[in-house]
Amino acid sequence: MAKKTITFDDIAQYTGFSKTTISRYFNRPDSLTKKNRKKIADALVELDYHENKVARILANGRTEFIGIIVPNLSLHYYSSMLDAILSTYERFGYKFIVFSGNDQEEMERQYMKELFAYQIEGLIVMSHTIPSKELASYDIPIVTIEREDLYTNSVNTDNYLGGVQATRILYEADCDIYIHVNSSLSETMPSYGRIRGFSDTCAELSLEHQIFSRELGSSYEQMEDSIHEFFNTVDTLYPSRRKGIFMPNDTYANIFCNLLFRKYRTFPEEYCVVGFDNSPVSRNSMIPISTIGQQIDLIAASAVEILDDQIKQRKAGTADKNQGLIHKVIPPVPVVRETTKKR
Amino acid sequence: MAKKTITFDDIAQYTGFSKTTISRYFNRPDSLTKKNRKKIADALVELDYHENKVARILANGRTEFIGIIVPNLSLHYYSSMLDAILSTYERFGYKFIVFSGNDQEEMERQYMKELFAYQIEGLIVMSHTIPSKELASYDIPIVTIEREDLYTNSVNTDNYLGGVQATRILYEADCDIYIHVNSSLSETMPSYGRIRGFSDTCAELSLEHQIFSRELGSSYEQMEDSIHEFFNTVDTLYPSRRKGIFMPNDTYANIFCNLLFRKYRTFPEEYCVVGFDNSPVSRNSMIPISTIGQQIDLIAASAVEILDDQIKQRKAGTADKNQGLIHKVIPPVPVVRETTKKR
DNA sequence: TTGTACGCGTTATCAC
DNA sequence: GTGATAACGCGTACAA
Repeated sequence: MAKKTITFDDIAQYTGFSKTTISRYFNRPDSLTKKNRKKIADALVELDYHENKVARILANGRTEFIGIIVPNLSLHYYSSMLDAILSTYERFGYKFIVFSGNDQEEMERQYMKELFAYQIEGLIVMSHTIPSKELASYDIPIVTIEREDLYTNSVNTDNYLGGVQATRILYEADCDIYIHVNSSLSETMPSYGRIRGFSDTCAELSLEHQIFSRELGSSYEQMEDSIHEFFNTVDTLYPSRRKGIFMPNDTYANIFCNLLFRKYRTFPEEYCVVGFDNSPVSRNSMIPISTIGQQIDLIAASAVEILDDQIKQRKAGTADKNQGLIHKVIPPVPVVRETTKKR
Repeated sequence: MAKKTITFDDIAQYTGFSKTTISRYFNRPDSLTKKNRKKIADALVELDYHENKVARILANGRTEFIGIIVPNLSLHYYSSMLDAILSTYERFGYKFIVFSGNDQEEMERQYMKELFAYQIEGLIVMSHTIPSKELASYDIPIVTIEREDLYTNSVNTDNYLGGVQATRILYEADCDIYIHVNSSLSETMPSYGRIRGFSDTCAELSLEHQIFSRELGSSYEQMEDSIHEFFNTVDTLYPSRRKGIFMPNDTYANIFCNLLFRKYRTFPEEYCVVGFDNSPVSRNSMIPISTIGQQIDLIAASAVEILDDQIKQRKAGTADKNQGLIHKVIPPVPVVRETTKKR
């Protein structure tokens, strides 16, 4: 009934060649005569052959798998990054086995075990739960993206520059006082750099500024509440002064802008707002929000490129175990919209 | 130097058992004595053994791979669906190889070829490019989600019910005229049902209603333009009547609401708006938008469950080739927010 | 240019 | 309860 799977043996029999020749047809076609190639090509169609890469893996060790662990896909940042990573298939040919972590550390270890069992050649980690030191202990090329990366290769946005850019956008709009809110980040988090970028730039330009450090919460309701409180504070603290607000991301910026609207029925001259990420919410907002965009495609491509290099080095036996870590940094891109108009 | 990989052979040597016993340790542990199990367990730790599922695949044929093809991950609907599918790992144990299609038909065929080469056991297709008839021609369990599904198993939202629910929300808010815009959908698209749900409900309740059918574009700018034009039409066509607007999705609904604000500086009594998808934009909007939510988790779980059933049937040889297609339908959930207040 | 023979790491089938 | 042996499908020295 169900014809058994067609293998090289079948093709060999059918064409009169040996298995080896069939194998070579796929791997080094030029080592066959054009005529014989045609003969085999015909046989493939005739027998309806489908290649089996699993067998190839067992024979030559190369899976062309890269594992990916993301924290979740509900945040646009992660899903667009994943999209960009998947798109590198056309350039590098790697196939991606994807897991979504959801902050469960033990579960993520289980994911890693599965990935290793399938002989992945490299791993991209975007989730934050497993320390980079532990990641580094696995004997496999790893790149982390926008997370603690003390012991791993990484690709990150130049967050410091992002902070600088955000501050400069506000500066161009000529505010009286400059304000940044953020949750109290660990200094090992790449995004910590934004805070430094902000305060350094303010200092450099001699701008009156203030940093509000407070937990902003994780659920949308919590975020709304904390931003609301922040808004009330700022609004009463600096009346009739033009306030330049640098929010930690676009979602917060949007909530803030909504509060402005509710109170003032328009986007008031007294405020300028800059977000971060250039996510859809920043341009879906009633007044499109100025923001700092990350170069997602570039980050993704760099991550896979680093892995690809290391994978090739391993294959060639050139793996300088002690060559030091790669920490690639990608500049962000300012996106000026309506919330930072000159006065 | 680099210790070669530890295999069953090594463990067998180390423990004095045979390869077979080691294999059984993993697959039918109860067939060993407790003492011997312990002995092997210790050896595994001692030798730092890591399982190799690729070899297992070659031997028993089960990859536990499911392939996924999404059109993109920038739309929240797709990324949250993917997230939900990945989360079924805990329940079913399947690993997912993911491709993002980007509407390139030939590229998607290439993806499918790769997936088959890796011996996937099932396939979930969310992209729209390849006709279901072609999909069905591949000899593998397939489930499609929210796309043309004439020849494949599928899981879809009950779009008709969604249309009914949206209309009823507007009806509860007591509008004078009911309006639905949509691009001219093919009747084979599941979402076509929403249009029917809308008009049937209007007819049933004897509501004055109108359907605007026009291309809404794919880029955000195009969308803005076409919604703007639609807004102008509606706003001038039915002055001083309370208009109940059912938009095809939340992004459109948000654009529409923004236009309302710009013109009226508030959300006017003259309008009610319902979106579709319950995506973040619907609650990030200045006035949280009423919408129809799809049960993403349920859809995802159902899709994997159907695949799992069919995969098991195949393994058991119970595959009734002609048992007919499964078209599972999941009811949506109305989410009433601020844009459909009673007057 | 082509073929032979063996290895990759596991599971399945029998036997004991 | 355990072991020997043959698959699984392909790659690759080495030989011809």
